[in-house]
Amino acid sequence: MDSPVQANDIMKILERSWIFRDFPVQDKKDLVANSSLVRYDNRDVLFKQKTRTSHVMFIVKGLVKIYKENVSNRPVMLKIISGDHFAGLDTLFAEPVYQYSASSIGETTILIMDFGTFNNLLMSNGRFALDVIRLLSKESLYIFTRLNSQIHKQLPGRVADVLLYFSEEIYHSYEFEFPLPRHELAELAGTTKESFIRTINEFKHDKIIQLEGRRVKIVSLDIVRILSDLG
Amino acid sequence: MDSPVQANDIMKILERSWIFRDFPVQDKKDLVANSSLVRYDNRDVLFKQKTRTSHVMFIVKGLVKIYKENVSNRPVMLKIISGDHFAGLDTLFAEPVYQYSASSIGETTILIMDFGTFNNLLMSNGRFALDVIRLLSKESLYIFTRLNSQIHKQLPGRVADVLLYFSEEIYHSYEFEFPLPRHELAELAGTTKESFIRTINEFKHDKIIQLEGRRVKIVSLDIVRILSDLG
DNA sequence: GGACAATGGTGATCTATATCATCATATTTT
DNA sequence: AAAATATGATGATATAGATCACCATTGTCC
Repeated sequence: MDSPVQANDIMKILERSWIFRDFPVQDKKDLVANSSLVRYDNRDVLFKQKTRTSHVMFIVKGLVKIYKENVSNRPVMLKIISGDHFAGLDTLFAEPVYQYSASSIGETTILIMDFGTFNNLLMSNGRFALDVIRLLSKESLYIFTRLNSQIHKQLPGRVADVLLYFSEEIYHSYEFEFPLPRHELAELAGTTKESFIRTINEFKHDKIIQLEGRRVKIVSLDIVRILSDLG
Repeated sequence: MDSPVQANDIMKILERSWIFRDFPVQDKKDLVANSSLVRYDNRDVLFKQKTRTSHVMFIVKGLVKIYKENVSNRPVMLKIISGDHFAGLDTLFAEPVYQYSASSIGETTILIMDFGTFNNLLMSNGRFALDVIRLLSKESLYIFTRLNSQIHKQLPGRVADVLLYFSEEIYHSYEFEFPLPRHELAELAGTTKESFIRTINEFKHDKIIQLEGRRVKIVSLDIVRILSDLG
C-alpha cells in the first residue's frame, strides 16, 4: 500500500528514534509495513474524546496538545507532547474510546501505527514493553504533580510552572515563543485567560521575564523557580 | 529464607489474583521464592516520598493511601489502592526515588516482591507486561479526571466524587463507613477539613445522604451523580 | 485518673481569582 | 476594502472557599 518512498522515510524515522532504534530488523519491517506517515496543519484534530481508539500515534515532528473537554465547555490541557513520544497510549490500553482529545500545534508529522502490530511487538519484545511502561509511568507522575500544583499552588506559582514547562521540557531554552494564544496557556495553568494575562504581565512589569507578544525570555530564572516552588 | 508456611500462603495468593493466576508454574515459583508477606497496622508507612525505590508492593488485603507531601505541609491524597493492585508501580519504573508516600488504612497485608524478579518476568512474559501497561494506563486516566475535576468542579461536586469513589470503587455498596477522618477525606477532595465538613453536612441536611460519624448511606444516588456531573 | 491529642464541628473574616463588561489591534474571511 | 473574528488587555464586582479562632467530645497515653 505505502509507496516505497514513504516506507523508506518511515524506516529512517524508526532508526533515529530512541525507542525503536534497537529493534530487531524484522520488528522494524513489521512496523514499516503497518504504519503511515501523516502531515497535520496547525490545529488539526488528531483524535477526539469519546471516539473509538484505533491507532498508535507517534509524533515525529511538531507538538501535540492533549486536552479534556467537559460539559462546561472549558477544556483542561493535560499536557503537550513533543517529538519522539506517543499520543494517547494510555487510553489505547485502558479504554475502547479516547478519554481526551488531541490536536496539533503548528505543523506536525505523525507516524500512525496499527495497534495490532504494536501490541504484538509489545508481547514479543520485553525491552520494548519495559520502555512503554516507563513512558506511561512518567506520564502518571507528571499529572500527579500537576494535580498537586492545582490544589496547593496559587496562580503565580502555576504560571511560573507554565514558563518552566515550555522552557525546560519543550524548547530547552530560556528564550522561546509561546506556540499558543493566552487563553490556551491559561488552560495549561488551570485558570482563565484574564487571570493568566494579568499574572504574566505582572511578571513582565517586575522584570522577571521579558515579554512581547508570544516571545518570552526568562530573565530571573531563580525567581521563577522560587515562585514555582513556593506556589 | 521464607518458612514453607509463608511460601504456601504466597502461592495461594498468586493463585487467586487475577494478574498472576495464569502465570507459568515456574514464573510463580520464582515470585514465591523472591517475595515476602508483611502485615501492617493502621497508619503504618509503606514507603516515603524521596526514599529509594526498592520493591514492588502488591496489596493482598486492606487499603493503602497514596499521597504527596509538600513544603506547605498540606498533603494531597492521590488515590486509595485496594486489594489485588500494586502500590508505587509508576515511580518504580520511572524514578530512582519514590515520588509520593504510601501508608496503610486499617490492617493491611502486602506481598513485597523483589524488583529484579518482577522486571525479569515483565521482560519474558508479554501477557504480564501488557497487564501492567493496562494498570498504569488506568491510573493515568484516573488522575486526568481528578485534575479536570479539581480545575472545574466546585466543592459540592468534588465531595460528591469522594462519596462515589468510596461507594463504587472501594466498597461496592451505597452504605459504608469512611475509613478515614474528615481531614483526610478533605485531602482526597482537594480542600480543607472545614470546607469538607460543611459541604458533607449540607448533603446530610438536604437528605441526600445519611451520615452518623463515619457511617454513610447514599440516599439519593441520582442527586449525588448530578452534583458530581455538573460540578 | 488526669493530661494531651485527635476528631468533628461552627461562626466570622478575608482574599484570590472567577466573572462580566468593554476595548484596541491584528488577523482572517468574504 | 469591509466585515467578522481572534487575540491581548484592563477595570469593576462578586463569591467560593480558605483561614483563623474557637469549642465539645472522644480516645489514648503515662
